[in-house]
Amino acid sequence: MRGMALRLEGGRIAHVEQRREDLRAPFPENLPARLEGRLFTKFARRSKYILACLDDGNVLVLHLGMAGRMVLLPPEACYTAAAHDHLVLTMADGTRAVFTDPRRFGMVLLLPESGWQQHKAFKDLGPEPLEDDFDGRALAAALKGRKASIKDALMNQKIVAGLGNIYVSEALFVAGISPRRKAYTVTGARAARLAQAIRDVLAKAIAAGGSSLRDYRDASGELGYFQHHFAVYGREGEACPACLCEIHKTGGIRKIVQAGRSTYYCPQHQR
DNA sequence: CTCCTGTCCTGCCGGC
DNA sequence: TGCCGGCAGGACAGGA
Repeated sequence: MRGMALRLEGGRIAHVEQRREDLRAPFPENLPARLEGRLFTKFARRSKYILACLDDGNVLVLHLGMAGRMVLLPPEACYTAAAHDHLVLTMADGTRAVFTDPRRFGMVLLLPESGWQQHKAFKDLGPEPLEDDFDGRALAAALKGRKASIKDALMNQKIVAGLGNIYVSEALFVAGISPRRKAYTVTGARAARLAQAIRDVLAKAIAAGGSSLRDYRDASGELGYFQHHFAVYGREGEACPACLCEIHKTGGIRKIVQAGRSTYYCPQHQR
């Protein structure tokens, strides 16, 4: 994504094809007309949203949902829109940027650069784990008084921004904390470990280009990023990587459901 | 207010 | 072999 952003920065949008009316929500009114002729000035990220700043003072906001992708096609590539290609931006140099999302869980917004933070998608978001001020102290403060499980608390975007179901399981594993533990009991050194684990897991995920569903395949039939392997997620019954030889004692990685979502953890390693 | 459940959408997978 | 129910993800609404 970062490489893609660098290639688009400074580029001018020549033409926009919007191929349906909505995803989870309707596309912004007159989106193509409002994008055509605009320059991408810079790209940023907040939580799971991509922010593409334009030269007219607006920001194009993209959320890829779970199966969504942005695909960059060089000018010489021949292109025929596929079923789930919803937005096709043709740049002035002929490069195409295609927003494709088979499950239509994605989101596209067009907001003023001066006030995008006020939009409901952003106004209650908690801290960015990769910012300098995110540490064990800040995390413990956010968890104070929370009677829900630490798993549920980390899924709450008001407490920490940008974690989803997969990375919550992974971060709790790295920190050695049980997903069933009450959120308010995560304090002190334990909170510090968790904050660091969240940072590590997120940084690695971003470096790897994110994850995707195991069933996702791209246009050429290649498997998606799900080959990026997880320590516990999706590994019910397998040996815990932290207590390798103990599977006969522990039963390996366990799967439970919390707030309607699967959680994977090792009851031996995570307390 | 907090917590938790159901909904949206599609494609894959397992079971019959 | 083919069909179909169940499941997965993130955001959000609404109920307890």
